Order: sequence, then structure tokens, then C-alpha cells
Amino acid sequence: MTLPPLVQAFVLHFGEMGSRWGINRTVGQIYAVLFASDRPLCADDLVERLGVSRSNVSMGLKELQAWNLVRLKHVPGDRRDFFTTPEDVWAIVRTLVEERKKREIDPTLTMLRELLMQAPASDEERHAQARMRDMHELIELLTGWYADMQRLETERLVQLLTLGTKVVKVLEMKDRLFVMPGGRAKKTETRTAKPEA
Amino acid sequence: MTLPPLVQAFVLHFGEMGSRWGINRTVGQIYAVLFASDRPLCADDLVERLGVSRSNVSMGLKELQAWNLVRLKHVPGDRRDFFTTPEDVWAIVRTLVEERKKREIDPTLTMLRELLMQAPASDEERHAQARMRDMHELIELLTGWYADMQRLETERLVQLLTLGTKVVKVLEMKDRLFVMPGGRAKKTETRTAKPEA
DNA sequence: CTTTATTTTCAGTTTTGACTGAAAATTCGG
DNA sequence: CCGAATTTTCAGTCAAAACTGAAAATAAAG
Repeated sequence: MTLPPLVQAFVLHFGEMGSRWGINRTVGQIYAVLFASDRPLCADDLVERLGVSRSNVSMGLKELQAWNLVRLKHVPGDRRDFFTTPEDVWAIVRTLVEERKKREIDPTLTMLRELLMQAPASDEERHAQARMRDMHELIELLTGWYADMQRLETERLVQLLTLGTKVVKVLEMKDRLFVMPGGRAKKTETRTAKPEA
Repeated sequence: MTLPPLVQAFVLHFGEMGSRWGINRTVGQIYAVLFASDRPLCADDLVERLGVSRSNVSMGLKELQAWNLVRLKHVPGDRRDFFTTPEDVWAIVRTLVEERKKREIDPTLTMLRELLMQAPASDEERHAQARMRDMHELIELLTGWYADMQRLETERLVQLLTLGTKVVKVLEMKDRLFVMPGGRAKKTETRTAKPEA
């Protein structure tokens, strides 16, 4: 592995964490190298820096492209494909969350919806279905909220995150000062907060 | 596998998704059975329901305990260990997020902090460090916000999630009406919102 | 259309992780 | 303590995934 020590430490960490993140070591390392690099790299650059086979790099890049985590750049007068990660780390997080949701949550939502349609044939199934309903509601709430957040510009999102729980204070303030202005009624409407707590 | 069809479908799905979630098939299936069950189950119940070896169940339960995802229950007059998942699905999500953060994010934060302390030895390392700084800041912001959320009671948390982006509207309203009351100043203080959009 | 640079695919190999049965350890009732 | 019930550990086996080198496919240049 031919990398400056600092970068190498970063890359090795991403490789090790890869397994916990559901990607393999090489994919994690490729991503780390691209992320830390100050210029686009081609497949052979990665082979040299990581010391893995050319075909392994090819597969890794393909996987990262499937995740939308790398961008293809073309250097004029060079036939090779060069790759980068987006400059904006927020864009990266958005993609990451989006893709993980698609792979790790959406299929479960679909499955739950299907099973909740079926008529339970016993008390055991009735109870199981009640549990699934709880799970389904929770995931729907979370993904709905996520869809809202995904729509925000980064600046507003950062503002919201920075506020943290202070938002709750603001909500309490709002509740104390105003009656809910009649927005389009949703199933789960905001309950008026108790004055203190 | 001896399970009612509806439960079986649920369990098989969890088994298949297991690999995407970073747990193995059996662990996913054990969790699903416990989650859907209307009573605590012992290891042998799981062996019967899932048709896997006793030792596999033992290891699976150990892993779920390490994740704090199952609770040990003792039935009076029975020496065996019985297991359940928490009734409250929100409690489950809290644990899940907490544990995933501990395993998948905290180690990276630590690594980044260490590498950011080192003096860069080249322009390449300087650039890599700048990228790491971006990543570090972003993760700090997200985990800080998460810590805030984790502290909220479930009711307030649900309220917040239900509001979604409507919170932004409330913030804009607040910004228009008041000057920030002088809270303890944090590095990233809320910027006053532009009047519209 | 041919040549050459580059990327992709794939069969075979290696590595890693899951699973099992048997043996060891633990725990509780007597 | 002893012995039965139960759980855990672990060495060996099996299955899945990662990785490689070589061959095939692709794409641009001449």
C-alpha cells in the first residue's frame, strides 16, 4: 500500500469498518482513498495505492457507483475513467441515507404492508399482526419525517440540527402563544403541548 | 420451521434482511420470532420454531443480548431462561440507534480526532486532513443532535417527527418575531433566517 | 476495419463467517 | 456436595463472500 501515513491510517480504518457498514474491505478502502484524494483517480491509481487486483478495484468501483457514492470524471485527452467523491460532505450523507433506506428499510415496509392486509387465522397471528402494525407505524413516521428533511436545503437542515432540543422550547412557546393555524389536517395532528414539562 | 404462515413470512424476511443489516440470518430470525410472539420464549422454543441447532440459538441470543435487543425473563418454577423484546417499539428503536452508533460511528469519530491532531507532512496530507475535518464536523453535528433527541420523552419526539418540516416554518416565525434570547453561546449559533424562503 | 488501451466478466481459489454436535461449564434442587 | 437440567464453548465442517488472473468485451484512435 503506497499512501502517506496519515491517509493510510484513514484508509485502513475504512477498510476495517467496512464489514460493520455492510460493504467489504476493498470497497471501504477505495472510497476512503477517493474521499481523501485531492484529485480524481483512475482504477490503476487505486490498484497501486491499495495493492489489490485490478479486477477487485473494478468490482469495488462498480459497487460504489451502484450506491451513487462516486462520480465519474473524464480527463480530456485521456481514455481512462477517473473517479471522485462529491466535494460536499452533506451531499454524501444524503446519498448514503437515501441508499441505505432504499436497501434496508423500504423492503421491510413493503413486506409489512402486505402481511397487514392478510386476515389473521389465530390469536397468535392476531397478536403478531398487532406487533407488525406497531412496527409499521413507527417506520412510516420515521420515513415520512426523513422525506421532509431530505427536501430541506442544507443550510436549513444544519440550522435545525444545531438547535437540537431547543426546537422543543420553541414549540412550547408557539403552543403557548397561538392556536394551531388550520393547516391541511393530517391523520396525526400535533397535540397541544402541556404548558410546562 | 413450525410457525403460523403470517409469522413465518415475517421471520423469513428478517432472516433475509439480516445480511443487509449486519447481523446473520439466524439472529434476524430469532429476533423476529421473539418480536412477534405473545409470550416469552426459551431457547428450545426457538430451536423448534426455526429448526436450527441449539448452539446456534445460544449464540444468536448472546449476540442479541450484547445488542441489548432482548430481555431475559424468568418464569417462576422454571429454571430455563425466557426471552422477550420490549413491548414499546420506540424503546427498541432507541436501543438500535444507540448500539449502531456505538459500533459504526464512534470508532470513526475517535480515529478522525486522532488523525486531526497530527501535523500533515505534505500538501497531499494537508488536503486529506481538510477532508477529514469536514467529515468530523458533520458527524459531530449529527451525533450532537442525536444525543439531544435521545434525551427527549417519546411523546415529544413523536410530536417533533410528526411536525416534520413544519418546524422550519415555526422557526421562521420565531426569527421574525423575536431577537434570539441570549442562551449559552455555542460555536455554531443559529443564524437569523432571511425573512422569506 | 484494425489495433491498442481500458474495462468487465468469470471460473477457480482463498478467506471469512455461519452452523453443528459433542463436550464442558454452570446453575439450581435436593 | 451430588446430580439433573440447562446453557455455553469450541473444534471441525460447511456455505457464502471476497479476491485473483486470464480471457472476453468494449471503445477510441489511427
